Order: sequence, then C-alpha cells, then structure tokens
Amino acid sequence: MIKNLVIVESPAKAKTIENFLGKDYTVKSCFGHIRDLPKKDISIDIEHGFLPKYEIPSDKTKLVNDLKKSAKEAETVWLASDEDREGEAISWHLAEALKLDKTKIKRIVFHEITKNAILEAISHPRLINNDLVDAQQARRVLDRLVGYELSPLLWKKVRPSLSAGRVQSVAVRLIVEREEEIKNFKIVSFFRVSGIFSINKDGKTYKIKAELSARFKTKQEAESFLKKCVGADFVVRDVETKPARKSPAPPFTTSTLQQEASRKLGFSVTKTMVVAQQLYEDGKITYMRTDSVNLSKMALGMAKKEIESAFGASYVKIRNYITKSKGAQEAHEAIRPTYLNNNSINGTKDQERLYDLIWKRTIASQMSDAELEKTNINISSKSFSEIFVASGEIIKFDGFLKVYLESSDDEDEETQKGLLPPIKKDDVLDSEEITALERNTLHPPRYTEASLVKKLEELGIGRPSTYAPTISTIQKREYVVIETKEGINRNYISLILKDNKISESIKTENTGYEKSKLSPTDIGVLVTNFLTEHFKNILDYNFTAKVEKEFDEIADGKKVWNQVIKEFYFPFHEQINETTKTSKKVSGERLLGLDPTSGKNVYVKLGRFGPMIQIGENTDEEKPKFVGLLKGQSMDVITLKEALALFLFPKLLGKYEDEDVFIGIGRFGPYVRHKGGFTSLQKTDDPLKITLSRAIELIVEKGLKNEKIIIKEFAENPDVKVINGRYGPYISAMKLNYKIPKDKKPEELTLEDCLQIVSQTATTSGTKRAFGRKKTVTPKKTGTAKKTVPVKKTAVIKASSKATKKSPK
DNA sequence: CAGTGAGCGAGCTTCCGCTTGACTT
Repeated sequence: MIKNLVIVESPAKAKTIENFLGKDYTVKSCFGHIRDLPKKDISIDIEHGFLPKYEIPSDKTKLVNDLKKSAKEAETVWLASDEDREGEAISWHLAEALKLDKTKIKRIVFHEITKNAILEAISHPRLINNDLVDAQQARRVLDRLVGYELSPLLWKKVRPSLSAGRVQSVAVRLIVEREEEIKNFKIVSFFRVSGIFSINKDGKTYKIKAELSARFKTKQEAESFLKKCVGADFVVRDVETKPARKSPAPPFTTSTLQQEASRKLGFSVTKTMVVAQQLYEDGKITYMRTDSVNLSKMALGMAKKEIESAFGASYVKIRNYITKSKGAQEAHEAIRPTYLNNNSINGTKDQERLYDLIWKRTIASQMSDAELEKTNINISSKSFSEIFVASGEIIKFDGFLKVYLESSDDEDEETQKGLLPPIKKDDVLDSEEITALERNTLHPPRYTEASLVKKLEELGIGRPSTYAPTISTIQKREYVVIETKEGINRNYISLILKDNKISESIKTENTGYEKSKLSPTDIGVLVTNFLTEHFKNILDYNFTAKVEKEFDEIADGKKVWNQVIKEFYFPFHEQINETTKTSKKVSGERLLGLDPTSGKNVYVKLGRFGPMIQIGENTDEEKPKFVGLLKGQSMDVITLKEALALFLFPKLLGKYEDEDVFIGIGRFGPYVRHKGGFTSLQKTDDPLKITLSRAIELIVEKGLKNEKIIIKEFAENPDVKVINGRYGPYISAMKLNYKIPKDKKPEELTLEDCLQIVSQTATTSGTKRAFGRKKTVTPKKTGTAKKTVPVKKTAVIKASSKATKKSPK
C-alpha cells in the first residue's frame, strides 16, 4: 500500500529524493512528457479552438499504466515536476492521463535537491497553474503548426523529407548568413610596425618590445616611416600605470558548459551532454540541463569551506549571479559538483576531465577578484609624430585565477604581456630592430557547434535540452556540415630596419585554417533563401522572442492561448497557400556553358537526390545525361570544366588479377568496382586523381575486413555462424540472430554451444528474444498505418528486397 | 548499398521540449 506517491521527471532525482522522505513516500519518475501530439499528422483541431489531440506514445503506455496503478492506491499524489512551463504541463498531463482525483493532487516544486528544500516544498503544496499549462500548450501547438505546414511545403517545392521549424530554420540561417558574409568579405592588407628597443641601466641591458600606434595602408607608407626611423632618437615620453580587476565567470549552465568543454577539452556538444549525464546519474554533479547560474545555499557554504581550507579566507568571495539570458526559466540549479569537497573523481578520462572543469568553474565563481596592474610605456621621437607603445600587465593578487580562467572564442593573435623593465619617463632608448609586417584583415569566423549554441541562447532560441539535438538535426537534414577548412599559404611582405639598413623579403604564412566549423550545404542555402523570401516573419531572429512574450502573457493570465494562436495561424496559413500557388520549384539551376562534344547546355541544379550536373534539356527527345556532384563540390562555385570531368566516370583504371578495375560515382559517392564487387573510396581519396595501386589497396583492404566478419563457421551446419557485427559478436542461425551470453567467449563457441543458445532463446519468452532485421509489413487495407514488426521465429517470412529498403544507419 | 534525376501516383517524410534506455548487425 502506497501512502504518498511523489512523481518527478528524472529517475536519478527520484532515487535521491526517496532517501530524504522516508518510508511513507514512494517516489517514481515519469521520464519527462508522457503525452504528446501524434507524429503522423498535425493532430490539432483548427476549427475548434486549436484543440490538441494528445496521445500516450506506445513506448510510454507501460510506464503510464504503472503510474496509474500506484496513483490509485495512494492517498496523496504529489506532482513534483520542474517549476517551468514544460514542468507544469507535465503535471497537468499526469493529472489527466492518470485520471487523478482532484482532491488527491498536490503540486509541489523545488529548485535544488536537498532535504530542506524537499521538506519545505512538501509543506507548501499548491494547485496546478492552468495559465502556465496554457502557455505550454500554445508553445507546443505553435511549433507543430509551423513545423508541419512548412515542412510539406519544402517537400513540394524543394525536395522530399526536408524539414523546417521555429528553431532549426533560424539556426541554419545563422550559418548561411555567416557564410555569405565570408564570401563577400574583402580582405584588406595593411602594415603593422613593431620595434625592439634597449636601454642600459645599473650595468644591465633591458630589452622592450613596443608596437606602433598607427598602421600603414601601403608598402610605400611603411617604408617611408622606416626611413624616418633611421638614426632617430627614441625617448620614453611617459609611463602610465593603472590598477585593474578581473572577476570570475558565473557557474555553468548547459550552454556555457558546452562552450567551455568545446574550447578547453575539444568535446562536441553531444559528447559533453553524454558525459555530463553519466556524471549526473552517478550522483557526481547536479542536473546538466539548466539555464540557471544560481547555486544553493548549501553549495555556497561548501564552496566557502573548500576555498578557505585550500587557499585561505582572503580568496573567498561569495557571489550571487543573475541570469542574463533571454527566456531563462531557472527550474534547476547551475551545473555544479554535488559535493564540492571532492575536487576530483574516479571515472573514465572524459568524466574526470569534465568533472575537473565543473569543479574549477564552480569554485572559481565564489573566489575573489584578481587584482592586476596594467602599464603602458609610450615611446616617441622627434623624427615622427606616431608613438610606440609597450604594454605590460602584472598580477598583484591572483584570486580566482588560481583555479580557473574562462577561454574566449577570439582567435586574434595575443600580444605577450608580462612584467616590463624598470623604465622611467625621459629615458633614452636605442632601437635594435624595427619591422613592418604586411597583415591581412580576417573574415568573421565560421560557427563551431558551441559558438552556435551561444548565439542561439543569446537570441533566446531553443532550450538546454534541445541545443545538442538541434545541431544534430540540421546536419541530418544535410543543411550544414562540420568541416575542417585547411588554410591557404599566402605570401606577405616583411620590411626590417636593422643597423640603419632596410631589407625587404617575402615570407609565407598559412592563413584561414578553421577546425570543425559549420558551413552550409547547397540545400541549406536554397532552403534558407526560399524560407526567408516567403516566410520572413518566421525566419526573423526575433520571432521566438516575440512569441515568448505572448506566452508569458498567457502565463500571466492576460491573454487566452488559442486566441494568440488564432492571430498567428490564419495569416501564416495564408502565406502557405500563397506560396504553394505562386512559387516555382526551387532547383538553384545555373547554366554552366556548352558541352563541346554534344553542343548541348550544361546545367548544375538540385535534383531529387542532391546537387547534380545535367547535359541537355528535360524536353529533349533524347534523355539528358546526369551525374551527381562529389563531396566538397558546391553548386555555387563549380565550373564547366569540373562538371564535364564528372562525366568521364565510370573510368577504367587498369587490371588487377586479370579483371578490370573501374572508378565510378554512385548513390553513395565514389567507388571502386572490381569483379562485380564495390568498395567505397576513403574521404581522402580524390576520384579524379586516384591511381591503380591505391585502388588495389582499397580492394585488398575490403577483402581483409570481410574475412574478419565471420568469427566461426561450422562445416556440419552451414546455417550457423558466429559473426562480428557492428555492435559486437552475435550468432546467426537459420537467418535469425542471437545474443551471446556475457560469460561465453565468441571465438570458443562450439556448434553445440550455439545450438543451445538458440534453443534457450527460443523457449524463453519475455525478456530474451531472438532479434532480426525489422521488416515492414504492408497492411492489407489502405488507410491504416504501417507497422514495423520483428520477424517471428516460427513464421517463414521471405525477405523481399523492397521491404528492407530502409537500411539502418 | 552502388549507373537514380522526366512523369505517373501511392505512400512516406516533418515540429519543439521533457526524459532515458532499448535496439541495431
């Protein structure tokens, strides 16, 4: 018998809370939302006040039934989902789906998982806030309407299976526009002058590096300046010293954790979240999806104690940080170690490194400012009006810098700063060397995953739980790719004045190298241009901020949710209708020139399967010739020559083992064909330049790999094999696959062992079942949804090639 | 897995935000 049932969102949280509450309370988790709009269609009754048709997804029915049973037994059901819009809606859905008796419900909230906070919450229950629930419904319905009306339009006008939405389309737009800026960026070169000066004092020689305050546009100007420096006097005009302070960064939120883990550890945003989830489930850190910079009183107390004992009381400064980000809902604490006295943990390397980062950031956030002293030495001359400046910085008190300094995205070359020599006003300096180097202005940097998250957060677009998935989605849709751009070698002029002589030389530098940056694909550009042309309002960077304001008004009871949706929807739907009618299909078609052999037009355009080259017209009697673009080629810049080169495939390279070796370009990119077998080229292989010996290498490699796939075969029974699959070894018997028990070594299995495993799996119903490739079964009647069912062992189902066209990947 | 791209038409694709395992060959 359950007296009190407490429902929280996360199972890890449930476990912790149960310990605080004692045996009169049973704590269960609902694993986030338990109901949603079905995926198959729009599921909103537009005519009747935009009534959403919710359903419990199939993978949640078991869970909901279990909760329903417990709730029935319980005297009181405590709905303890998070205190934000989504959390309130989760409580409401629970009340509805579990058919809870209103008198049994108590809604409670807490922002930190401490005994006091929980007990405090229990003593102050409230009712479900229906205004807040309505605000969530408005959010949900708006996103569904936008997503499910824009996407089908793209299927018609651009390409099937594409998608658009309030968040993802703006994310892609940011990347497309940045690329456009880079394309239009005009590189300007200039000359930067710096000098090395020296002085003898008290028997010692001091050297000092200073940079000229002015820059020169041309070589002539730089050269004439250097000429003025020949034999010039250099005097210290003044020495400015001023104190400065640096404050620590606030504790981590999801977004700042992703940024710092990317800059300091090189993690992708997904990797950061996976590792953080592991730490959370181990009880090592607090919840990792949060937009709050707040720390609990208990955490502040622990931080104070920890800093005092490690560094002394002068290093402590307890601070209250205030969230600056737009639309923050602050249902949780900042991300911090659960126990701040653990300055390290035992775990995987990644876990240890991420924990270390979180620990340092949290501790530093409660430490004193660093105190600095900045010094500028200005050096002038009678021979010219410009000034050389040497800057130095010394740390008077390190404060938080003892443990942590936030990294920055800026890639500017940092000037070396440190202690300057003891130089005073009116000191006379000798010039050792003065150089003028040609520099170039840099285009704005492409986004990294993490800097895109930062930008989205600034715009108030997306939530902590969606940053990583959004970045995955726009890559899955092939709107953007993550690439490392190799820099280009560029020559630059160097002028050096030394021993009263000016020498000129040409040097080379590598510039423009960018690692793992986001850039748009042809499809990304076309879709973004299409959407910004016809749906300027949705693609507007402030669209989310605007609707969020309305959601807030709904939450405050000042507006009615479906009225807000109505005002948005009808004009939007009209835009959809209008565009459907008037807009042509988008193909990005561009005429490249004439094909010299046939005299026909050569076009580049977006086809059903991606960018392609077409020779001839669709209307021609003879079918046009087609070929897909290679990876790395873009519709935007491809030339006629490059396009025509693609039609040389499949190309005969030579012979290997008496059989022809061909290079071709297929559905999955460039390949080698030999003896009827296909092998994909590696990313680094250029199909236009590949040699026969490299192709043979690939064929041999593939052969070796295939040998390794089969671990064991049995002559007595060819139907049974032990195979090394993508997800580890398994047994294949009579076309069905079986897991190998953990205590058995795959390479030592005998035929008898295998058959025993097969028979045991077959007879044990429930948990252990044979698994096989999922087949899609077409229902007899139209109108019913397609179902995916695993192949049953008893039924003899022949695999038809059509049914397996969905390859898993 | 491997040479598609017109057009016919059925059937399918798609959103954002909460949460974790289950599952893949």
